[in-house]
Order: sequence, then structure tokens, then C-alpha cells
Amino acid sequence: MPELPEVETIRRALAPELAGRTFTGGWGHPSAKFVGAPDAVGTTVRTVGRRGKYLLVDLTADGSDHPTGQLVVHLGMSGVLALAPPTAAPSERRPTDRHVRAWWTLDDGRTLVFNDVRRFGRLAVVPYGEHRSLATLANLGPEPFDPRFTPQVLRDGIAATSRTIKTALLSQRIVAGLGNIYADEALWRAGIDPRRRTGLGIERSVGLHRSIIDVLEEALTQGGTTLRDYRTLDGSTGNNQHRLQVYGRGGSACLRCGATLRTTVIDARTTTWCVGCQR
DNA sequence: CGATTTCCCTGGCCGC
DNA sequence: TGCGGCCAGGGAAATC
Repeated sequence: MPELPEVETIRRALAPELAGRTFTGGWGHPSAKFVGAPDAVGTTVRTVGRRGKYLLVDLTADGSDHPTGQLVVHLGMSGVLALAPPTAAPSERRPTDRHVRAWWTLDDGRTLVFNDVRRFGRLAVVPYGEHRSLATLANLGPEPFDPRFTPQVLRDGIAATSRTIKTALLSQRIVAGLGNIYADEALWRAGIDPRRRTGLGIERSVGLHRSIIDVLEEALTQGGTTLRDYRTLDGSTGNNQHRLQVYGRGGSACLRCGATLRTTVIDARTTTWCVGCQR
């Protein structure tokens, strides 16, 4: 379940490999989520960026420095990107794994492969910066590490919705990049009840703001959290799964106050929190 | 129009 | 061993 730290880890590995490479061929699974993959063929990669959980591969069709298009990739729940080495015969390049949803051959002979067992991922090739077809991306909140994400922005965003604070954080509209794992971790660290529907005072907003940044930063330092499918570009796992303090620990003791962590469902999302110290 | 619900997917796990 | 049932969950479409 790649969230911001996982996607950023992949981006950092992918960017130097793809920059300057031209897509010489491509294929997409017939599902609408992947079928557009070949639209990138013939373009050259300028940079590999990221917004929230979206990878944004800037493309140029005319060889100039100015991107003309963008390959947008969302890894969903189980999406994995890998670079396959060149094979002797071009006809043997096509990946044969059962769950490959898209692939692109590169002008250096390698193949970029998008594997996604559960097909919750998606991709699109769009004119540069044209995100109207991707509603969540088009309405994405600020990057958590961007100075424009402030305690006040967080506070205002929470105050503007009647949804629970957990659901508000997952909406991607207040701040980009949080998924179920890091939302639970940040709320625990800030001592805030995920079911809360009322606004936060400025002091608690400062605390949650800090917690969100810290949780994501630490996970990034660890190369992300691998629970099931997540792998970085070279196939290795992250290390942050050993540092989770609430996610997946329902029924165990809270590491802060010792109370038993409770797991419930909030808006169809499994949520673990501490009834003892999250208010 | 914002909020809520439904749907998309399949490997892994559980119980019988 | 085999198998039905259930769970995980981000985002978009459908519905309220």
C-alpha cells in the first residue's frame, strides 16, 4: 500500500534511470486503468516527479527541454514498478508475469514494468499538467513537506468538513500523501481521536501538523513500509514496518499509556487507535 | 454540490 | 487436501 514515503522512495530510484530515456514500445492491459500506456511511446522522459501518491513522469515529444506530456502513475494497493534488464532478442522483451498491467521498452534496451496484482493502480498519459481526468490529483492538497502546508491550513481544512478527522486526512484534499497507515500513526502521535468531527484548536493543529511531517519523514528515511506488496525499484523491501506504533497493533498495549489499542472501521477503513490517550 | 455508498480486484488466511 | 467465505483498501463513479 504505497503512500507518500513509498512513492517518493520509488521516485528517487527511478528518476536517474529514466531521465533522457525514450520509450520505444509499450503495452497496457485492456482495462481502462492501464490501456493508455502505449500513448507514451515515442516520447522522451525529462524528469520524474511526484505529487502525493502520484508519480508524474514529464515527457517531451519534440526533444526540447519543455515537457509536452505527462505519464501519471498511481500504484494503488499493490502496484510495483521494476526495470527489467535487456534481453538478447527484442521479441523476448515482453514481460510474462501474470500480473503485469503495463510495460514500456526503453531505448537502452531495458523495460519498465508495472505489475499490479489487485489492479487498484492506474495510469494515464495526458497533456502536460492536464489533470482534469484525475479528480483526486486535480484537487490535491499541499505536499506535507511544503511550507505552504501549515498548521493553519490543516486546521482550516479540518474545520471545513463534517467528516471524521481520519477520513478528512485520507481525502488528499487537506494534505497530500497520507494513506491508512500513516494517518493512524500521525493521529496516535498527536494524541487525537480519529473519530473526532469537531475542529482542532490551534495548539492541537500544530501538534498534528508536526506529527504528520515527522511520521512521513521517518518512514521515508526507512525506505517506506513493506507489509505485503511494496517493493522499491530494485525489489528490496522498506524498513519502516518495524517502527509502526499503532497500525496493525490492535489488541496490543499502547506504547505511550499502556491501554489496549482498539481497532474499528471508520468510513470503511480499518482504524487502530488508543482510547486511553487519543482525545 | 458535498457527503456517502458502491465497486473494482485477487492472494492469503481461516474454518470446516 | 479442497473449498467457500472473508478481508485488505485508494480512488472514482454512482447515488443520496
